[in-house]
Amino acid sequence: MATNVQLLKNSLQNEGLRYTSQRQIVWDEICKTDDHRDAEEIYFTIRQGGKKVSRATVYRTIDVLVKNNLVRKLEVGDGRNRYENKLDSSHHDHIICIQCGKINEFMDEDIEKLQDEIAKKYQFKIVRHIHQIFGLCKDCK
Amino acid sequence: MATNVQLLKNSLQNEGLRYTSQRQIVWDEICKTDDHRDAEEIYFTIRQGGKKVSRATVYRTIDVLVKNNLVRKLEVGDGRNRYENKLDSSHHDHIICIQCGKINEFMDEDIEKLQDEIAKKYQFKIVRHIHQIFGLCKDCK
DNA sequence: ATTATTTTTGAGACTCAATCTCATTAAAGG
DNA sequence: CCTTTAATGAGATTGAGTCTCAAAAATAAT
Repeated sequence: MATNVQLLKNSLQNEGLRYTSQRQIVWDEICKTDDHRDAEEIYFTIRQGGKKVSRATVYRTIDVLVKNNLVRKLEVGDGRNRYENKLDSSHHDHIICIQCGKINEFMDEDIEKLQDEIAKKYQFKIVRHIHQIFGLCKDCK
Repeated sequence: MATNVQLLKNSLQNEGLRYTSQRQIVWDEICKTDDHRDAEEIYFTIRQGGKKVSRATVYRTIDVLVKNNLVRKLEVGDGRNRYENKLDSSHHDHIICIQCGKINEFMDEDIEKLQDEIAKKYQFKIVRHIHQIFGLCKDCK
C-alpha cells in the first residue's frame, strides 16, 4: 500500500497537483479490486465505506489517474466508462459477454505486431488502441 | 437507388415495421456519403435539405438500420456515436487520428483469425468486435 | 507558528447525446 | 371508406459527465 501512495504522489507531482486525502481515497478504492467498474460504482462504494468524497472529485481524480497511466479507461459502449487499476497488469484487451456483462482479458503478441504493421502502412504513430470482442460467454450461449 | 429502397423495405419487414417516407429519408441521407457522421449531423443535414424528420425518428431509424446490418455504428469514445452505411463495404476496422479526427479503414485476415482463436480459448461465441487504433496520422505527427 | 496565497473540494446547476411520452397523423387491411 | 394499429414529432426526461463558485484545505511567505 505504501507504493500506492507513492505512485499517486508521483502522478500528482507530474501534473503539478497537490496530494490530498480525497485523491488517495479514490485511488485506494480503485486499487481494492481488479473489477472493471464505472465511476458511479466507485463513487458509491466510497460513500458506503463511510468516506466522504464528492462525485466531482471522484471524476476529476480518475481523469488524472488515467492520464498518468495508473488506471485504464474502458469504453464498453453502453455510455458508462469502466475503470481498472493497472497496478500489476500488463497490457491486455477485453472479451465481453453481451448477455451477462462478464469481462475477460486477453493479450496476443501476434495481433499487436500486425497492428504495428497496419499503422506503418497508413503512416500512423500509434498512441493507444481498443480491441474488444463481444459475444456470448460459455454460460450464456 | 432502387436497391436502397428495397434494402430498407426488407429490413423493416424483418422487424415487422412499416415502410414510411421518413425512414426512407434517413436511410437515403446515410447512403449519400461514406463519412462517419454522428446522429445529430445526419439529422441537421436532413433538415437543411428542407425535409422534415424529427430527431426522435432519426435516432429510431438509425437503430433499426444498425440492427439490420445496413449501417455500422462506430463508438469513437467522445460520447457521440458515428454511423456509416455498409452498402458496398465489407467488414473493416478503424484507425483514427486523435489530432484531426481523420478515420481510415483497415482489414486484416490474420487478425480476424487470431480473434477467432481467442474466442475459442475463452469459449465465447463472437457476435461482433471493435478494433480501433488511435494515433497520429502522417499529417499530424 | 501565523498569515497570505493558491489550489482543492463539494453541492448542486448545467450540458449534451440519447431516449421516452403521448397526442396527432399516417399506413394497412378489410 | 372506415377501423385498427403503428409511426411521427414536439418537447420533456434521463443520465453520465462537467462546470461553477463559495468554503475549506494545503502550501508559501513573513
